Amino acid sequence: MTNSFDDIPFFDEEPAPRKNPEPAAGGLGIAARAMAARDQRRAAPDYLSGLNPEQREAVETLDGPVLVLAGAGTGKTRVLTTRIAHILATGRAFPSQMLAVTFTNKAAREMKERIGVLVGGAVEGMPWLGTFHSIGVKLLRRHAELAGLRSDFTILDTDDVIRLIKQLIQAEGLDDKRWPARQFAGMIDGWKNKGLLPKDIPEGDARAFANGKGRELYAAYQARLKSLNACDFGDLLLHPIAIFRQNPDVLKDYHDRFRYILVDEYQDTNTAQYMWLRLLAQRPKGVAQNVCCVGDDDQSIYGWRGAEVDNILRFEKDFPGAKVIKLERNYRSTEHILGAAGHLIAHNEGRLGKTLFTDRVDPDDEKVIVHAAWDSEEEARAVGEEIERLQRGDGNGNSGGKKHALNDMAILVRASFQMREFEDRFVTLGLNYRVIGGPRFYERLEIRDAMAYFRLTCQPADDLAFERIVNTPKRGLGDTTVRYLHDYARARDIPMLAAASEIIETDELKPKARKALFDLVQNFRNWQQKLEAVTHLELAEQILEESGYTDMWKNDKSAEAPGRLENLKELIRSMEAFESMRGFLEHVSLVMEAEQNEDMDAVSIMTLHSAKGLEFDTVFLPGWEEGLFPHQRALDEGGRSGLEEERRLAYVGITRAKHRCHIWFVSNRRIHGLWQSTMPSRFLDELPPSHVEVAASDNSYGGYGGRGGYGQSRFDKAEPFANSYSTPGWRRAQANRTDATRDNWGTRSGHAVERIGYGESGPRGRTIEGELVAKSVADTPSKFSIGDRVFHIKFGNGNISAIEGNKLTIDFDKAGQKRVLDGFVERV
DNA sequence: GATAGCCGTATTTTT
DNA sequence: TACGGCTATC
Repeated sequence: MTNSFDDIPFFDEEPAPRKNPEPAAGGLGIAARAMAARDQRRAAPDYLSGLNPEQREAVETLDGPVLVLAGAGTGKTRVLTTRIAHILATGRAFPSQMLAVTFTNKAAREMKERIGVLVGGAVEGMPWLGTFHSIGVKLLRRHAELAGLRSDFTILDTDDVIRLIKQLIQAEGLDDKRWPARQFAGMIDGWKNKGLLPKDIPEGDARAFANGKGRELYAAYQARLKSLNACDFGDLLLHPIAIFRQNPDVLKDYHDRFRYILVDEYQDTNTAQYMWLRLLAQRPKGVAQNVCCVGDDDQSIYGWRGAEVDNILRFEKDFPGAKVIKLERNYRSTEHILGAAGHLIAHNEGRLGKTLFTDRVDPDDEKVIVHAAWDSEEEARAVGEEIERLQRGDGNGNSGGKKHALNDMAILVRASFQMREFEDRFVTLGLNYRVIGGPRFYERLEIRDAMAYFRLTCQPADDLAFERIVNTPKRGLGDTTVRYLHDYARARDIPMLAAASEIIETDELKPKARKALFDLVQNFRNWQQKLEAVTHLELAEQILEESGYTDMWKNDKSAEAPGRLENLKELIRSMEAFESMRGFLEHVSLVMEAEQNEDMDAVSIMTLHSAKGLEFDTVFLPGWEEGLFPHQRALDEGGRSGLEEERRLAYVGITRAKHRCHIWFVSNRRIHGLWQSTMPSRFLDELPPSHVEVAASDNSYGGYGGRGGYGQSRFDKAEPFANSYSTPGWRRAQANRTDATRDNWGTRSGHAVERIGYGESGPRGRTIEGELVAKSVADTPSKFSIGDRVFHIKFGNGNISAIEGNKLTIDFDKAGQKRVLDGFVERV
């Protein structure tokens, strides 16, 4: 989509002379610059001391485009914040003249705090430091009319969007099962990430959905948003882009305002964000574009949601004369950790190429340790033991003696289903843990319902909110009534709440429905009036009471009802920090997060994705198996670049560790309820033996084998690997295992076992093979019959009690009833 | 109009 | 296995 930039207006005219009493912009006053240089020679300000030469260069190169390639743990945030402090301290710009964008609210918050420390608390004055989206909202509220919106537009979240699209699909007379709204929402999101409006989308894309009506549907969606006075997340970027393009005077205002632009995590920018940035960074010819982007191509892990690593790779082309500064001195990790991570990531092509190094040399530092476990249960158990050992400070290797806080440890998983096993284990152990990420507070059902009431009170035109709560709690306003309301509103081109208040004056509805609707409309009229009269906290409570919403949950006898009521209380509490209901709504739509309890000492469990930017003393990386990590789907859908992104994810995982990094893989994992045999991740193969150590069977292979009653078995033959997974013969060992795997299980009848070669796709022509894929082939007749006595390598002996295709339900003597693929059992 | 069971599906996630 | 969404039923 790079050619979409051809039509970005370029300003050739001279910049307007600055008449405001602001400090001289960079490059304007020679004398001023000379004086600054002199001052600098005299004494570098404190905030600069302690920076290494590269960091310092990144901070002090203020004129022109700068790309800072900041490897993991190289002090990226420090550079960014110091740079801002430096610009302020040297009088180059006022806080309000800097645009600083981040991706997450967390990053924005952290940056604000750290600048505050450096500058001394005056950061309130940085109005343009925030996420792409929050700055987008701010721009759009100022110029809403230029996008055909009112400045009090609502921001819809994914859930609203899907419901809306579903309506549109149905309105088109299409089958909403054949054309799922969720999928189309994803497509729209993808287009918007690329900066494409309905007219811009590729013909193929447009035809691929809804019997060729993709483009019309997208256009209809945009029209509907406008009539709802609403935006989705993508619009927060796209509308400003359109406004800038169509209103050069508006854009010029911002050009004059923003003397310095800073972008964090540049490798995560998508095309739309890039366009947005380009428009704002564009300067008249000959005037320096003071853009500073900070990022790390090796940590680009959001390609799947539209991030374009390319943006960072071609920065120098986009911003001619750009200075590229690499930060490679790592202050976080041991040399073993860096060595392992560096060797792994070197398998990727198409990188800008950095090698992290550290000065710290400590012979006591542990290597990265790779552990094998029999299955995911054992993996969780062993990780739990290791955590407890560290916590106690037992003498295990080099961590001996010292006690470690749980707060300093984290388990980073590829996919969230892996978390459960750890949680279960930690609950039985009584080990504190916290799950980071996961279902978020504002996404909970009861919170969304409550929010819908608040939204509708503030915004009577919010039809989505109306539809959400019109019959929640149940008040006898079912589909029929709602559809009638909907049609009526559409026909008159008025919001549904307005339609409702007209309809209750007529005899259209049955008395029962009419009464219910009348009460609802009255309630909203009442609440709207109170908006100015009472505090938003009181109002919020009243709304939830008077609507019957709290009663609904009080009368609900289910187990989760009390929790939901508690959440509602929490919601009201969290409103305290805001001045008005409107302010609160805005906050929630942009900041979909709620704070975690930081006080307790607990192990963190999270996905690799949400671990980016964090660091821990000890990191556990479970689940390094083919199919899970790299994830099969990333391979299938992303091919080669998918594999590289997975590898970057692995790199991110390892580089989170300061001192200890433990990697695990298992031989058996339950996937969708079926036990499957798994192979070690190819990434294990890509770790350098010099920095990695294979744990001697610290996991109890033998003992465990006995535990389940299936003791010595042919498994011992199939598993030469666990013990011989030792450094020099690593590859050979793996080859052995692959063969063993195939010999024992692979050639069974029935299910398909495929070997997939990655001949072309492997880095440097390397052949990656041995992908074991057990496909569900339901129509292949099983060679087993009900009642057969069979042996399973994990569960031992049992009798088949049911067969569905190649899936067997077996009553095992020791392990109880399990469902397994027929390839993993053998008749005895 | 409300509810019980059935079917299909199943990464990663911020805003 | 586990959940959500939809259909069929009362």
